[in-house]
Amino acid sequence: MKIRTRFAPSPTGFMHVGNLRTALYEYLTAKHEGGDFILRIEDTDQERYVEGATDVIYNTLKTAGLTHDEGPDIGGDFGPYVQSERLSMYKPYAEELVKAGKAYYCFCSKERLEDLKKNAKEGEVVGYDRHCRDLPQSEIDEKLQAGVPYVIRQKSPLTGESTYHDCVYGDITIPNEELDDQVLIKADGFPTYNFANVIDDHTMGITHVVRGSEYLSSTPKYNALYDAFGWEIPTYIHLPLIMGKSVDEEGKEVVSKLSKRHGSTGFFDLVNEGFLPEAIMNYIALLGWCPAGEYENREIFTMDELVKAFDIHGISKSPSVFDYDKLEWVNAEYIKNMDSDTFLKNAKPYFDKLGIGEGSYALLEEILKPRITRFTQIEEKLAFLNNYEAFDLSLFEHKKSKSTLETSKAILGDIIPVLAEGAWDRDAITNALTEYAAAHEYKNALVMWPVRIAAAGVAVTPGGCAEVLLLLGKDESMRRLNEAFKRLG
RNA sequence: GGCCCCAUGGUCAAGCGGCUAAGACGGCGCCCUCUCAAGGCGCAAUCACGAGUUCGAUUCUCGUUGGGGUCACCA
Repeated sequence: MKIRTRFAPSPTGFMHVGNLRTALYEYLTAKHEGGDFILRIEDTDQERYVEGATDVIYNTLKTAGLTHDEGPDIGGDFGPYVQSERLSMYKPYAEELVKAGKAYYCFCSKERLEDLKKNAKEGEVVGYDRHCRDLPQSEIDEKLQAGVPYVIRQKSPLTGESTYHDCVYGDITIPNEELDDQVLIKADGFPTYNFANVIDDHTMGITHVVRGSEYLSSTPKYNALYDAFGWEIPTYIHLPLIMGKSVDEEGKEVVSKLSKRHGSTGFFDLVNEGFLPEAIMNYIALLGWCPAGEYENREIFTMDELVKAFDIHGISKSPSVFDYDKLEWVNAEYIKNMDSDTFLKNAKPYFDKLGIGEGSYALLEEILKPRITRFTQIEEKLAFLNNYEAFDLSLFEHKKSKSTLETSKAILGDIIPVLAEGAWDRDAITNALTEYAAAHEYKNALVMWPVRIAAAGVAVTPGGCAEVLLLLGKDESMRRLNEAFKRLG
C-alpha cells in the first residue's frame, strides 16, 4: 500500500522549526517509500485566525523544498484540505458515535466545569467528572428540545489499560483511568482538533501519522476513536522534541522546549538572519535522526539524498538541543560549496548596498566564500572599503611580522612610488611587493603588513594585501597609502 | 501531583553482551600563512547512580536520581 503522510499545521502565521522538522520527517517518511505527502490546514479554532497565515505555510514549504502532493492550493482526490471547509462532515460522525453508545451529549456549562477545577484539592489536577455520561434519555431529549447548549464527549473506557505500538518508542501502555471523556464537538458545533484530526486522517487515507512526542500519552484516545468507528489504526511515528538551552536568573543553564527565548525559532526568522533554507533543512534533519549504512557519518545532504537516506530506525527517542553553532557550520559548508551564480545571487544585494561593481565580483567571491558563515556578514567584512578613518597607528606594530612604526614608514616610503607606477592587477601588485622584499632581504610579511594596514585601516581584512588593494582600486589605494605614510610622520 | 517517555563528551550522536566506546559541531594545540578565515594534523572530553542477570555489561531487568511531555469546549 502506498504510504500517505500529512502535515497539518494550524495557520498561526509563524512556522516553528520544530513543526518544520515534523513536516520534513513526514515528507521523508512518505518520499523514501515513494508515497504521498499531503498538506492539510487545521483551522478549527476561529479565535486564532490570523490574516495571511496560510500563505506563510505555503511559502515555508516551498522555500524549504517540501513539495506536497495534495493540498488546499493544488487540490487532490481527498479534499477539501482545509478543515473549515470540511466542517459539515464532523458532526454526523460524532452523532454516529452517540447512537452507538460510544459518545454522549454533555450539557455542563463552562461555569460548572470551572467550579470543578476550583474545588479541586491543592495540587490536584482533575478532569471532567463525567456528570452527563449517564443521563437518562428523557432528560437528554428534554434539554435538546429546550435548546440547551451542549458538547459531544467521547465515552472513554473507565478501567483496564490501552496499549499501542509506536515505531520509535515501541509499545506504550496507558491506564485507561488516565483517559478523560474528551470533547469531540464543541458548543459552537465545531470539532475539536483531536476529533477532526482522526476523521481527517482516516478519510484522507493517511497511513503514517508522524507527530511530536507530546502526543504519546493522548494517542490511546485517538485509537479509541478509530476502534469505535471500526477503522484501522495508522502507523505511529512519534518524534522527540527539540529543546533550547538558556540561562536562568541564577545563572544556571537550563534546557527546555525550544522557544523564543532561545533565539530565533521561526523558519523565516532564521532565513532573515542569513541561514539558507537548504542549510536549515539539512541541519534539522540531523536533529533527532542519524543516517546509517552508506550515509553514516555524513553531515551534508541535499533533499534528494535525505529522501534516499532517511530511515525511521535512525530516529532517536531522546530530545535534542538546537545548536546554533552547528547550524552556522552547516550554513558555511553550503556557502563554500556554492557555484558562482548562486553565490552572486545571494551576495548581490549586499554588494549593491556597498556600491561594489561587477569588476570585483569574482575576487570577492573568492575571498568571501571561506570567510562568511552567513551572507549577512558581508557588510561587516567589507566595511573597510567605504570607511577609512584615522586608525590607531599602533596597528602597524605586529610582532610576528616584526613590523614596527619605523619599518612601516620606511617601507611605505619605498613602495608607494613603486605601486604608483605599476600595473594594477593581482600578479603585478604581488610581484612588486615580493620583489621589493627580496631586494631588501625582507620577509614578505614585513612588507605586506604595513601596506595592508595602511590601505585598509583595520587589522583584520578578508583576503591579503594584494586583494585589499585590488578591491580599493588604484586611486583610492594610493590616496590611503599616502595618507597613512604622512601620518607616520 | 498522577500518568507517559527519555538518559553515551558542552552539543548532535554511532553502538544493539566481549570495541583502545565511531563521527560531527564547539574548545584547545600545531602546521600553513601579510591579518582573518579556509585547509591539514593532533589533543582534551561521554556510558547519571545503585542493585541484579551473565563467564562478561554502555548494551538486558529492577530501583534511585535527573530531564522532558501530558493531564482544555487550544491546535
